Amino acid sequence: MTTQLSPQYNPKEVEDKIYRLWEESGVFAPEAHQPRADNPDNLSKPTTHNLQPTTYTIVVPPPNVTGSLHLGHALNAVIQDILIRKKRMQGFQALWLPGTDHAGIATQNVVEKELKKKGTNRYDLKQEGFIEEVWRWKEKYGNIILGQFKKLGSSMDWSRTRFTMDEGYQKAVEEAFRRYYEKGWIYRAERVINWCPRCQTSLADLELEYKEVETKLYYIYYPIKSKEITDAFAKLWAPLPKSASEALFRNKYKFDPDKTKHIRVATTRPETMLGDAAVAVNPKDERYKGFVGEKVMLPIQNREIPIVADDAVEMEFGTGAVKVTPSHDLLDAEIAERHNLPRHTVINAFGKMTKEAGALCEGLKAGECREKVVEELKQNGFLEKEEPYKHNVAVCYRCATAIEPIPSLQWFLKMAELARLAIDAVKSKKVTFHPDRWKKVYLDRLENEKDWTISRQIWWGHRIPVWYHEPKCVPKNGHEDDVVKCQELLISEKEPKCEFCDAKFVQDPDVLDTWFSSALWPFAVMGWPASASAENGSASGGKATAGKPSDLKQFYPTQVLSTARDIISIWVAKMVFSGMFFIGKEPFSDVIIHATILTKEGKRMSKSLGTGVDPMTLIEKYGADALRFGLIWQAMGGQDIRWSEEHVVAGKKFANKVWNAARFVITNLQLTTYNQQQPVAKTPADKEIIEKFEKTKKGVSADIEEYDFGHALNNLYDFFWHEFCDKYIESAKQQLNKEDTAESTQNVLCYILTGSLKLLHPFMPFLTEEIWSHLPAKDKKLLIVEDW
RNA sequence: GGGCGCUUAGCUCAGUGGUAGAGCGACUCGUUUACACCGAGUAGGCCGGGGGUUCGAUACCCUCAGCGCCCACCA
Repeated sequence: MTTQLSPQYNPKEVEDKIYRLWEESGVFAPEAHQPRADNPDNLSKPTTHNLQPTTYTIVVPPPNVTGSLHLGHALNAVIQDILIRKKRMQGFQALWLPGTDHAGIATQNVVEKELKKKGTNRYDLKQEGFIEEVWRWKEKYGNIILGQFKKLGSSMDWSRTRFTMDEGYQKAVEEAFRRYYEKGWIYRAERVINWCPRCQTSLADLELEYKEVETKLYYIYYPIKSKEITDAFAKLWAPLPKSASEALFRNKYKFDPDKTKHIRVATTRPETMLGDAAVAVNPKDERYKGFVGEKVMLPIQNREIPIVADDAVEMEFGTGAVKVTPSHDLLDAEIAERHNLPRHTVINAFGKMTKEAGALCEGLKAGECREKVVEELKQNGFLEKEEPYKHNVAVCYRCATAIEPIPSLQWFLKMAELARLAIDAVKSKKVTFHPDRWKKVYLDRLENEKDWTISRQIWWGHRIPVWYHEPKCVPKNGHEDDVVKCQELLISEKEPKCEFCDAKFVQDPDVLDTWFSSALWPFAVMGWPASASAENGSASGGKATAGKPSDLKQFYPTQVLSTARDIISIWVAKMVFSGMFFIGKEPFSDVIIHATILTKEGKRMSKSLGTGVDPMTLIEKYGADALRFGLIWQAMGGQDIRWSEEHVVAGKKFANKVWNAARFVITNLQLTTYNQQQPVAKTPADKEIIEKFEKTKKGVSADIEEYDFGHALNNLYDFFWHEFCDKYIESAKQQLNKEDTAESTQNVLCYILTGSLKLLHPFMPFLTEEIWSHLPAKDKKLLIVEDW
């Protein structure tokens, strides 16, 4: 039977079969394994988590439900799988917990596109109907990526699969919001935020992209206030109606910069001048020493505004004087705050000019208003010149619409103390980065953390659990105290009831930023908050959608978070402070920042540019083990990878080499039983291969412990191919023919093969498990749970 | 503008204070009973430029150049 092995390894015949075997035998669940108290790793390398030294946990960074697996995901999954498989073989109760993220804006956009194809839109469906539609979409397409993880061989415990919007998770989010609120860290305020007029939502800084745009820089005269100017302005821009003489004046008047004291400002967005609150100059700027404190008259608006001094102004740019529009520019908003300037909101959420913009422009789109304003300024000589100008404009990362900064009522989370928690966890080495240099990126960012805008004006996501009492309460018993009480907002998942009247409560229409829920991932997936109070009961039971009750106690904190570097501040830091704040323990001790996979030209892979590579195609072509090999082979030292398919080819060849070496050993094995103890060396070749194997085993184990997967694989490859196959097997052919060494050689062959298969298993699990199944041994376990 | 990283064989990348390595590719030879997805060989590199430390530098320091990524976003 063993002689029927084909001379070529065929992954297609093996992979699905083996994966089914693993799934059906339940080995992915940590409960399937008895913890080994004598595990050498437990004794020699106690983790900081002494409560459960026999568990080893990784929670997968949840991919977006809209996503399909790309090479970055694949690399990340393989890294985690290697760690989990090794620890499982070493006798740990290894848990790798899978799940997906609801990905607010991304998912909403995908479903909106689908709707558009059907000739409808979300407004037709209304909020409830749309959300139902998204759920339907999610049920249909949301688990594709999890299936792709399986194809890769990921040994995740599928019974614990979670989703950031499943039933239990909703509770976690509400609980988190409530606790922050009670702490006084959540507040609502009007702030200038990045607003996408198309998506009708606020965007975080990290959700912006920048596009270079050719535009114009307009130089405008703002005259210093004087009797003459105020008189002129009164005739030019006094409120309607204008008299005939004023109209005449208006037609005739030209501003003369040589005769009138003025300050010049440069702007790319003249329409926003309608909302100007000041002109700012740098306090060090000699040119404007005498100007600070003076008043200028704002053309068109006929409004007096001050000249202020602020460090944020660059002297070199434009004229060195900047118009300050607190409502429509983030930097200006900051300047306005420092100088206590009023806000004039002239652009609304739809990108149209408001009433406050004045009669000239009200109702126009911002772009139309610009032309109008420029024309108006030209008419009376207030526009000095326009220059062509290239600069970066912030656009929405989903729809590429230009961002309109506008003031808007948003929910915020105070970050001062939370950022401190996240900083301390890393500085005190409770959380360690690998490679170490990413620590700096993390800390630098946190030191400058601003309050977090947690509300988003979209429909798909966790609804903000705040309810407003509307209309005003008319208490049944008429006590004033009660009015005050029931006007407070309430934090609740479900609609609350007023104790004092029959009025309805209205829930805040916004949803939370997706990262608000992602931040809770490491413990929310373990059943928090319900599990936080649960006894350490039986490990089974409990619905998957709520997390198993004892998981938090047993598997938190986790050991490793492996992720890409671009979400260090947006996600990793948030998980750390969430874990510290809600649970009192860091969510993971080691953060692996894996290599970023670039194109061969060293550019970012991008689906839209067609430079992405689909891992599924590679699996189809070369097999999952070959892909895993190719990924890890290239991921050396945490450096970025310029993707090269050659190494997947090398992986395929190596798989075939291992397959054939095993075929040779198996066909030459007359032994029906063997133990896995180190055999006695009878020849120099025996001695050498055994020594080299022991060295390789040590090296590979150590490399994996240090997350140096590329080196581990290189060593293994080198040992197996060049030492075992090229040298020892060749010697063995002779030794097998000699009576006195025949049996001992079989023992050595068997020992090295089985040992190598174990070391290789975390890297190439399908191949090695398949070979293992052909070994002629009794009482064999599955390789996945064999002793390392 | 700030930060980080990279620059070694044709390509993708390791590496070490003391005469340069792997995989793939190229070339030569080999149909020896695991594997031609193989074996035995060969060629190919002033280790980005310049300076310094050192008996000695690809490696350590400085500097320049090119490339890449992240952060900021200058009206």
